[in-house]
Amino acid sequence: MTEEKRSLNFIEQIIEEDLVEGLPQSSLRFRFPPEPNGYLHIGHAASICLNFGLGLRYGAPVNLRFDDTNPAKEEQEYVDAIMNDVKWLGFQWDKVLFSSDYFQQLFDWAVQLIKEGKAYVDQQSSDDIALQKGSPTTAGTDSPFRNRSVEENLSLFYKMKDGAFEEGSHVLRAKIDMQHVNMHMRDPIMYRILKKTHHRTGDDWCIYPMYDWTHGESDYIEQVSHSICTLEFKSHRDLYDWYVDQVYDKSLLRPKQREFARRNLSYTVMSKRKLLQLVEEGIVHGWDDPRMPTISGLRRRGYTPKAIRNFSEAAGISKRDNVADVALLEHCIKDDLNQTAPRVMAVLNPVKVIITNYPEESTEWLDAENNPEDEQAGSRKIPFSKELYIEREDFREVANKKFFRLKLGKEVRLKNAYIIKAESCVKDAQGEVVEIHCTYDPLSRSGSGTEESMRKVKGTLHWVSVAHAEKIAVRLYDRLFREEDPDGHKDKDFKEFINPDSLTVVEAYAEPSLQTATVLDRFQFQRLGYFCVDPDSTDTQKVFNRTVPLRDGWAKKDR
RNA sequence: UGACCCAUGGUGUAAUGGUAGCACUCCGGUUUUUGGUACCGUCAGUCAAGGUUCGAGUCCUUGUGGGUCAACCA
Repeated sequence: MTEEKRSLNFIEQIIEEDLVEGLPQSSLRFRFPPEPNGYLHIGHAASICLNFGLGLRYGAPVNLRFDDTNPAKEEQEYVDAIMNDVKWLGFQWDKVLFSSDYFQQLFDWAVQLIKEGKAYVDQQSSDDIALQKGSPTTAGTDSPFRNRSVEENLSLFYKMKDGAFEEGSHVLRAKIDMQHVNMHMRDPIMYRILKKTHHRTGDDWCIYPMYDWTHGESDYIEQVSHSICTLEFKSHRDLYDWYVDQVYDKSLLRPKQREFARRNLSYTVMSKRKLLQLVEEGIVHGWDDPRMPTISGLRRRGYTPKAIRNFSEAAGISKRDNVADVALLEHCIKDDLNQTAPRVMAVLNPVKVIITNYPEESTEWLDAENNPEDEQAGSRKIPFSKELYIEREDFREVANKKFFRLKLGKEVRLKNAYIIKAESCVKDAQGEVVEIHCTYDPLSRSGSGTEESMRKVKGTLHWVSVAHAEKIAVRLYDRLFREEDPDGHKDKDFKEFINPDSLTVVEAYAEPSLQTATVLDRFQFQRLGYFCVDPDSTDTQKVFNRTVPLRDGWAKKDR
């Protein structure tokens, strides 16, 4: 159907070509390779959806591989969080693997390279090594230690491994070409000494392999057919291939690295460093703050896995720099929640309505459908009584014809209830309306089938019975930045664009059915937006996060 | 003063060398007991100049613009 007609992205085209050229489909294998040094964000979701999506499309296994070669930055906490996020997004990996599982194999291969004269131990300072690297436009120069004997290199490398040297004193380098046009090929470092405890291998090792030496070999060990990474690794590809070729056995599959453009999002930042800054400086309240573009933040905000997957699909992938419009992400969550979120009524900025001709002590439990988009969703009862809250901005003493809401002398429909007419209002000393006195039409009850209940009135308002209202706290989130591309200004710091009003907390009243809501339950507060129960909720008060407001056609006209 | 990558409406993404399409946004309208949803519609694009070709968004050349590459990070 539509899925089958969908055009292929460039990665899929590469795979299709490989298949045509004879790669058996059963050899297809992918991997998602995060470093466990932080939390996943919506950019990672692009990679996750791409790799696991390919797995689904081709019936191929996808590994979750932690690229854990730098014990200084990595922690078990991140491993757990990443697994949780990938699972939450709805994907199943074939195996969970760790680059650290391959440390011994990597070491053995390094010894082999030394024996073949393709690697050497350098004992210069990192500054000296950097100097000799040259620049993109000037060639590098050979290290004075480049031509040590195999025996000496071997002995030194074993000593490195045995902890005989201090951090920074020795490294193992691949002997490639200091004049190479690609700087990554100028005798890249394969191993450095790091006397740190690794979250998995403990103190077994004090030398750790670098990314380039590890990544391609890990792909090869796992027989990953297509190793997909982001564009900034393009220039690493020569090295990736060189390393793989040193150990490549022609009876096995030779993995292939391909690169796609990072997915950026408008009105936010995505780099780990900047996100960390937001957390550490208290601009947000943690990595899972609902304003963060992290998976955990989006989850807490009320996003669904499906919405994020749909967003990834809709945004697509390519090789050019891009900034996806956050409006697309918002469209995806509204689209999903419109079909699935139960409708309820809550009043965020209340003003009291008194139905003067309604019996004093009476309460009626009225029927309300849970979701007009889903017949299976059924209905619930909501209490109606003499005193109600409505939204303050739904009343004006006088207004023009465009204002469909409550105004003196005019009627509106109370959703799922009666038609009321505003007769008068009471104001306080400041002239602020504190009570609106209305009359209701007793025959107009929704669903009663009477002629009066069928009457068409232009406006329909949401409301909550004062006596039955559940007091809730509501966190209204807005975009964290006021600038579409906060990163995109060379002369300005991204923090200059922070939106000071990205969070507003209000006390609100909700219908009593919300008493049974539990953490992460999502609702549509009718006419307002989608909201989700925050983990900060207590037995005495529930906290709701606004995921996204509903489209507001009136707000535009009213300007 | 190098190498490599990229360039399609405001945004994102398509188009065996053969009618530039789709989605989001914006704007307008229809329906509506949510000014929501749904539906319909409008505006809007191949970076430039040459070349190859019956025919170029696509191939070639040059230019322009953007990006990447010099961590004992990944």
